[in-house]
Amino acid sequence: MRKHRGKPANSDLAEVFHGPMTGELGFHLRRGQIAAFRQFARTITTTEGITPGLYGMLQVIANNPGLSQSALAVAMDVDRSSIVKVVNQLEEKGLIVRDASPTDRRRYCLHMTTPGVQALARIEQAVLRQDQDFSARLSDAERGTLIDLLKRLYQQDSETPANVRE
Amino acid sequence: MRKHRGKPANSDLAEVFHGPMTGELGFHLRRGQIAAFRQFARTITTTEGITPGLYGMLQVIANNPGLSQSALAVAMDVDRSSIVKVVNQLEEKGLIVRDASPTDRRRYCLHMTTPGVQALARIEQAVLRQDQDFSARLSDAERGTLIDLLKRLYQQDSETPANVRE
DNA sequence: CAATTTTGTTGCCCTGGTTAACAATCTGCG
DNA sequence: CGCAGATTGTTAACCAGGGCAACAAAATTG
Repeated sequence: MRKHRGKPANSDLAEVFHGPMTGELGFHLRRGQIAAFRQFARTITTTEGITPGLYGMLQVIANNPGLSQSALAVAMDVDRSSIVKVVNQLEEKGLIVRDASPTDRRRYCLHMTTPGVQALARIEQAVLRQDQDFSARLSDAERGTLIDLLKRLYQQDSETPANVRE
Repeated sequence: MRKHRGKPANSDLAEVFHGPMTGELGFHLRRGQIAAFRQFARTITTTEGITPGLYGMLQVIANNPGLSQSALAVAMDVDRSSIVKVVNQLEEKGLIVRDASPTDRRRYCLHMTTPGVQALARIEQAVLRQDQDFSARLSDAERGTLIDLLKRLYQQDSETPANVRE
């Protein structure tokens, strides 16, 4: 949750100039992402205690049942050690379990719990609603165009564009 | 303990499913921003030691000479206390200077130094080049469309008057 | 079998942001 | 004028999220 402060009454600046950044794609991308994150925090994080990152993890676990922490790390493009803390959080919340692998005693098979499935279903509805609200100023066509352009942007960056299911 | 459905345990997955997130704007926005940040890091941060955040600060200071740290905080939408560390960094690099305000002995007037102006000019060129590279897969028209759509998205957020006095 | 790799974990560090407190200073108002 | 209240910059403590390095246990390879 974030608090928007009031502008100081004595601010000598009515408007701030951003220079050449107004023409930079990365600048607008960052601001857009921050705005999205903020709205997510206002709606989902405060009510469900789930951040965008945790929600992403949950979805990947739910849609790839039994995957290992290392596989999850690869999927989320973070270090293995970072996954541990996240999985701990989700397990403490009772949303997922670390099942023992029948074939590999080192590895865990991550699975949703029944409460986890229910919680995710509920959160997912809130996220979809929030996502629609967020893009309320865009027509459906514009929204689709935006998503398409974004995908073309970041797919160039990831060397494995095939592991995103359409 | 628990029975999971008949889905196979994904131990070695070549493909990761993201579920309904593939239809969520926020998901693609986040990935796009991460990709942009990553390329920025590869090109500018490694060579100039400047992160996207620092670059943004520099541009705002350069384009609004003499602004106070509080005004900068409002412009960057972060807390006053966060500004201190950033300004310290930029000052230690010799890029900016804290001038005393002639009218208010509490406040600093932030200004670029001459080396700072030169450095920013150089960095700016690199950023613009990198930004073009990043959007190389988009036509100029598509790039313009993308920026326009992003602006309409986040401008709605900055308009929400969450900063009403209580 | 031994050597190497994989998996999960921990510890430490960094970045970047927050809140709470605080002194110095300005401002408004009686 | 004088004083209560804001504002400015600062520090300290804290937290989230991630990287890196080391490590033991287990699997794999030769």
